[in-house]
Amino acid sequence: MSLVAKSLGGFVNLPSMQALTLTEENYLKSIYTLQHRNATGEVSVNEIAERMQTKPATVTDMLRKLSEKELIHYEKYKKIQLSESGIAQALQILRKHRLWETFLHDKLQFSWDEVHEVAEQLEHIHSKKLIESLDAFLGFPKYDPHGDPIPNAKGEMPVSRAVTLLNVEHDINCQIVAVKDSSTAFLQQLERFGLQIGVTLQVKEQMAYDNSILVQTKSDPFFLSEKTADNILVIPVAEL
Amino acid sequence: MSLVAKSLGGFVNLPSMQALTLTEENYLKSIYTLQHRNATGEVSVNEIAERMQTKPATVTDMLRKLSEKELIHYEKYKKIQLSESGIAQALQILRKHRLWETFLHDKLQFSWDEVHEVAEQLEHIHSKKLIESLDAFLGFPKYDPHGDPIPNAKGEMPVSRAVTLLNVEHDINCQIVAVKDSSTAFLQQLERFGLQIGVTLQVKEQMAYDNSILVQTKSDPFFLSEKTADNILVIPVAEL
DNA sequence: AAAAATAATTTGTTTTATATAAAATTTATG
DNA sequence: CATAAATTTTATATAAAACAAATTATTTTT
Repeated sequence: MSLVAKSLGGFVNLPSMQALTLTEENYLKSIYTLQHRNATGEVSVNEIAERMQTKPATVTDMLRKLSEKELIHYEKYKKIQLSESGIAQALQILRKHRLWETFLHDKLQFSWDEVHEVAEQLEHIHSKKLIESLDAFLGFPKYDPHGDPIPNAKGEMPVSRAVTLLNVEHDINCQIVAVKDSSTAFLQQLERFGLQIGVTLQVKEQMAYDNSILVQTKSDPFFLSEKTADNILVIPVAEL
Repeated sequence: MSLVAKSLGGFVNLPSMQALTLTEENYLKSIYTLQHRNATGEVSVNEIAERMQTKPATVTDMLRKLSEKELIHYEKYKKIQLSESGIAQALQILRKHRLWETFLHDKLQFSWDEVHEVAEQLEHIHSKKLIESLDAFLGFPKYDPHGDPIPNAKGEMPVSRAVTLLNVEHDINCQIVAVKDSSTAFLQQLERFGLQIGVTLQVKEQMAYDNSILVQTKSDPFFLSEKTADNILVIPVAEL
């Protein structure tokens, strides 16, 4: 039975909150991600199970725990949402993950596709002072090496007006600012195309048959599959 | 039942070695430290139990596990020593701990007495590339902010010819290079005396009654207790 | 609206890591 | 050598995470 005072106005983000286990933190991260990918803003048990590489029964059990800690809104057989403090926690973890990725890339010369794995470990280090100092040391970066926005200390996420290569207007200059997929396989494929954060390009046309797109960079034009194009985020820029 | 091939010439420091748990790593670190503090180079179950804040029965159980992994030389009821691969592991953990302390102090402006706690977490991050890059980023430091030597990538420890303030010759210039005790209480007491790594001083005399010593720095002379003096390491230097 | 399919939960176990008290055993000491 | 001290064994305990099988709820199909 919790002795913690009832939250004020729904806010439970008290400093006295007990530390989460590594697995709990990973669940929050997964739910956050799925929630944002889903449009409805809600997540199912099966989705979580698949993402966490586990079975639904295990997920249900964890949801009960997260619910007891008031990190999610949960009713049996209903869809799941993060609570306000759950979102706050998830954003802190995301913040740590992306700051560490930035550190590894900017300071230790890790390549784009090497940062993720190590950041998965570093994101679970608990020290407020550490992460705020790291942020300052890095110059308060707004985006990580993948172009993903880094929540600030208050958990505010910089907005991005990025769109995928599938949705961007044709024949206008745009610059790659982020990728939706951070898997090694994807990042390495991008390297084969000479694509990375900061590269500018134009989408010339889209094939009606398979939705692949023709892309023009500094070098010769080439085709990207629908799947690949959908995972590349760009913003319009003035100059090529 | 282990399927790992028998070790060659006692060396089991294979790269394929399974990762240790956090607790196992902490045991190795403790045994390493006790072993070096003990002169005999051997460690007892009770000592370990006290240092790890646990009971002897728990220690015995862990020793069995560490022995199975060939990290210690262990026979029932006998004293304990790290094996060669145990030493190698301990040195790697010590290396990580001290490199992270250096990072926190040099790059993130953590004070002397703040670095230890966070480094205790960071030392358990597993990534060879991370630690070698960090080492390079820091300029391959030989000593951490407490003045303790940092093992290099091969596990070689820089030798230190430091002696404690109790043993140093009187009336010669010497410089503080390390402390034996890293507790917050001790470090904070040193601050009260204006003492830290790099400070130069002379030991003027030792009281026969309580072994306290009279110390001369740039400011007024003052007394240090035997206990405090024994935890401060210095090397002789040319200039005051 | 009933039947079938799908999704989620409960129940009963399992595993792993760590820890303990109490009893038994070995070693050390006076 | 008798006793004290140290260590080990035995028998449990707990917590976190996981899963299979059975059950229950919800959704979809007919």
